[in-house]
Amino acid sequence: MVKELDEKSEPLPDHVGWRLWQASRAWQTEFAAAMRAAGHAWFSEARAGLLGHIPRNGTRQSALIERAATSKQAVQQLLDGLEAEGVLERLPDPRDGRGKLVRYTSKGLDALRDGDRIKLEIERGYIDRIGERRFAALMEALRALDAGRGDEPEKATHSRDETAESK
Amino acid sequence: MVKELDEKSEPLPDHVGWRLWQASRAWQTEFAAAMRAAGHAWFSEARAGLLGHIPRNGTRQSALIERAATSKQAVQQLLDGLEAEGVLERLPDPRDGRGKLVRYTSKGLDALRDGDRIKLEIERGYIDRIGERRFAALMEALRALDAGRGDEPEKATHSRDETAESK
DNA sequence: GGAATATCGTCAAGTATCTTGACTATATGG
DNA sequence: CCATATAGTCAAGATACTTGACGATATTCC
Repeated sequence: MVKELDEKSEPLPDHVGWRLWQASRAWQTEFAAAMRAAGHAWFSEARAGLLGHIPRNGTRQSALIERAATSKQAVQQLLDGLEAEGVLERLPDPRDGRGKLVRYTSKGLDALRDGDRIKLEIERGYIDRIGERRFAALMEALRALDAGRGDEPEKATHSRDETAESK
Repeated sequence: MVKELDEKSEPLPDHVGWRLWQASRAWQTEFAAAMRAAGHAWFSEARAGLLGHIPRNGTRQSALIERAATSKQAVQQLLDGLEAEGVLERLPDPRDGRGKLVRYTSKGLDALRDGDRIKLEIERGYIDRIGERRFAALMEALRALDAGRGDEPEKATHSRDETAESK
């Protein structure tokens, strides 16, 4: 068999960006597989990214667009798909004739519940793998990183209040 | 302007998957913007993901397919694009009439160099933001997470040796 | 009140990425 | 030689996202 030349000599990346990307993809793959296995065949990563910005009590489509870091057209297309799947529904905003309110259907809420459960299972697996201490350090670093983004210092409120759920 | 109703009440996600996703996207966005600003207009996240699997001395296309977690067709299409951009080139494998060798052009190597520089700059920014201690903890946790995947426990080698570079 | 302007959402077309399936060419093992 | 496996390609379709143009309602200013 071939042997010489480039058999070894392949130092794969080991910087923050790469590690974050790999870890993120691994999580998403695991989560999506579990969601589909739980019967939510409509689930996809892009859709999950959007749903993460929709609180359980719904939101206005325009507010959603502000939070998701994409164009309004991208958001709309994802919403179209989710609405067609029966996960969400759009209602006219009674206070603004132009606006629409987005909210979950019972099917959507079911999916959120399953998602919460799966999320906790994956998290437990992570803790088993690397230990509670490291896991806590990971979360703390990620939160600190996020808190220190664009907007001012805002050193407060990175407390770990009861915001433990949502999805 | 509108005011009451759902102005607050939106606890955004705060679990590992979400945090990893957000952090990963933030990094990629920052990196891609810097790469384009540095004159590498052909740069994209998908392409970066593939390039990360191509060592500086090149590789065989088949070996690349094994490492990247996608289909050979997806890899090929990305390679087609990168070759068309002049970043990579494909040569016939002298030891296997079926195979092709993939390697960087000088343009590609230039991009790698810029990428290394930008990567370090971003990392420095992160350290400024959250401190060296937290940053080190973040990297250690991410490495441990990766080490403890599919393959056995393998509790060794999560040392933080000098593998600080590559790309 | 009414026109200018801004905001909310939609429609339509194009690009990038990734998937599946079918196919050619070369290698390998009997 | 023949059967099978491997390396790569070709083609078609799905998903996610982008840009540009547009209609409808709100808001602002006169």
